[in-house]
Amino acid sequence: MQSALRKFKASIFQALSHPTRIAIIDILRDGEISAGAILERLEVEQANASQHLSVLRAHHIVINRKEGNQVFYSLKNLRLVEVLDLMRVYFMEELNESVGMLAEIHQETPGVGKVTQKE
Amino acid sequence: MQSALRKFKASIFQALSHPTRIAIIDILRDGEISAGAILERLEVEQANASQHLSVLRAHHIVINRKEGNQVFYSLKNLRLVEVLDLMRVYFMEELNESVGMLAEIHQETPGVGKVTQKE
DNA sequence: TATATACATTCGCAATTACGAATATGCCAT
DNA sequence: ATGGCATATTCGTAATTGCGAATGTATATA
Repeated sequence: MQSALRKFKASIFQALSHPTRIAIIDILRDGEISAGAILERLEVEQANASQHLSVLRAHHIVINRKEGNQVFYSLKNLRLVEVLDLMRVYFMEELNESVGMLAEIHQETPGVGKVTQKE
Repeated sequence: MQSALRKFKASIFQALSHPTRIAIIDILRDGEISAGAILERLEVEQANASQHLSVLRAHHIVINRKEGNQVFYSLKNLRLVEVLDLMRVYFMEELNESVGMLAEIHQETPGVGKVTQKE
């Protein structure tokens, strides 16, 4: 079965393909944190955050630990952070090269001038 | 607009989140190649391959060049290959750590033993 | 001009995903 | 036991994605 690996890769990309899930992973860069604290930093409904955490759990991107009332999440494999950092370089190169891509892809108002490094 | 970058990142991951598109990118590692030659290496319908190429084009992951009858595709930014190579390390670590993940995620028959490096 | 070749696009339709509302579960305190 | 938190799950629905069949569009060749 030659394509099983590609299916797996695709499923990981799928798990990363939502802005809220990217945001969650960014939050987890700082280390373990409770689901409630994650929710505070996201502007989404509680159920929605929980659903996205569920996706990340299903793909073993995060792990969780129960402590009394709460559930603490953390990244399972820190190598993913390396990947995302390298990806950031790619993103910046692409954004600088063709300003307006965001608009093209997401039908937003196109910006003017180069994109800077700060997030 | 703080989340525009994350939307963009998510949209790139979205573009990478299909096994056929991963396969196309792998083929393009060897350099420029015609749409027809890509099709030969994929076990999908012509229209389907063209649709996947369209997605990769829309996200500026590939570029194309017309020459007479044919269309030649290539990767737009080779840094993406670096990202995918690093991702491969991540994939392998994850696959080795928990064999059976493929089965869990994709409801396939679980394999036995460690996954080896060869594709 | 007609026909073929290479590729892209459109059109249903089935499957998947995303979301909020509602509900459930488990743990703590009273 | 009862009620309150923290979190997860289920449900209905709207939106998006993936696919093959059919069709469209260039370009080349006869």
